[in-house]
Amino acid sequence: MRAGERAYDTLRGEILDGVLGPGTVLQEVEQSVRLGVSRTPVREALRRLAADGLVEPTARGTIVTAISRADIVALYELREALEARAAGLAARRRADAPFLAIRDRLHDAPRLLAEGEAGLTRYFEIVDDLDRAIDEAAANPFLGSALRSVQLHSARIRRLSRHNPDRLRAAAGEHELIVDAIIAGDAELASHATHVHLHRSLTNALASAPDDDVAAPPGADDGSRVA
Amino acid sequence: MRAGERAYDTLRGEILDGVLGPGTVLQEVEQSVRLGVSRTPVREALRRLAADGLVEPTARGTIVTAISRADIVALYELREALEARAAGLAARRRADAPFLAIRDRLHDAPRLLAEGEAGLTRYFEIVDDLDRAIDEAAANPFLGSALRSVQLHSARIRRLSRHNPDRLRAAAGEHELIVDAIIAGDAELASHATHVHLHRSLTNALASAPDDDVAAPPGADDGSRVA
DNA sequence: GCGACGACTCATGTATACACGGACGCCGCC
DNA sequence: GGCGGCGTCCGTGTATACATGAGTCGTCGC
Repeated sequence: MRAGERAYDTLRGEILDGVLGPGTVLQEVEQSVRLGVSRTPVREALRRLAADGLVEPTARGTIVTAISRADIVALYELREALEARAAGLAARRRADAPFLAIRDRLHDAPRLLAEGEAGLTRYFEIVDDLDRAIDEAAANPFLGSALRSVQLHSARIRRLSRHNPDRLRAAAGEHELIVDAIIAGDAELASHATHVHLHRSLTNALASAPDDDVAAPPGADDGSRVA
Repeated sequence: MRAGERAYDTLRGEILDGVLGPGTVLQEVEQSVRLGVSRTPVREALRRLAADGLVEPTARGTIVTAISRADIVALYELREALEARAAGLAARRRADAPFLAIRDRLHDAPRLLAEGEAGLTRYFEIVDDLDRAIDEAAANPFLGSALRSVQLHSARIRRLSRHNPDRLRAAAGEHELIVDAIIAGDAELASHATHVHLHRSLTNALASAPDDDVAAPPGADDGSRVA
């Protein structure tokens, strides 16, 4: 695999996992040494991350962006516009098979959610597969590109609800309704059920979010932000 | 200004203007010589253009992407979701002043449209300013980012209606209605008026689009695709 | 003691040289 | 004559050296 690709995947994963918290300074030479490649692929990775909105260039290096409560609200506002539309399109243009399969898997979600970390990870795989199935069924490359962007940022704040079993169980039920609506070809219901799901997710995210920013606050030098 | 920035702006402008048509091969060394910089900033520019969706890497070089009729439909599908939402948000969150100014300028549009190329350019400046005002009033950075992406691709197909005065006059009227709705604080009307406008624009774009792709077809070696 | 100016330092921006890999064309064989 | 394999070439991927500019720290003057 190309070094630039690996550098991008590594850094992106670390930002999404919170290993590199908001405010962390990412300098090219520093990351070059750490990742064992030269500055060139690191530069490429940082540029891509900046285009994704995960980092932003500043005077003394590229820093990991923060996510404020206002950002969460704004993100969900966009998600609602995009995902409600995508769900409606998917209901009209679907192939049944993938959604039937996801419905079965979602039915097992409550059991998974009782199995600890591994179950959680598998649960989120189902949700991600649903997102992909809707994206594919919507059959719109521009919409798909926009969806991937919001899902990237959504993954960052997913950590807020990861260990909230009650919310996750409820979310699984909301997802089931969306899938049922798509299978039934009911575009309006799929769209509105998505709206409902996002509204509840947002409420939960805001309740779980710290006062200032997601992940560790930018001020503290707690070691999570060193290279 | 940075060389990478200039290279990006130059290439992007040439793609949007159709100077570099779909299928044009953009090789790094070749463009380095033409733009008078080294490969490094050209590489950066090509990566950014690829992220924008204006070019895509292939085996024998990066090529300018084509826009099929299906792409136009897909793009307008996304535009509708984004711009209708943005117009609605702008109606709720607006500051009146910029929209009052744009309304005045739009009122002069019919006169501008009779003044040839310079007038056309000024007309599109008004439309672009309206887009920016809505973006700013919506006060949502994620939505703004998505809007800039679709507006980038929209600019590519704008050439299809640029010399269709009847359509442009009608579009000016549709824009006025959107602005009026925003000023009146009527989110639903702003949203629906945007829907109407995009529906009509799409109809016109499809009627004006050649059978295969926008701009010159990828097969012909007509000189518009050399370096 | 405070403020401003200047030099130094460090990080990014750019250029270039080398490495690697695939694509195309040519040649030989079937 | 067509197909398959091999070699060459070309273009991107990576590493590195140099240029540039902004930020910071120290010092000097007021």
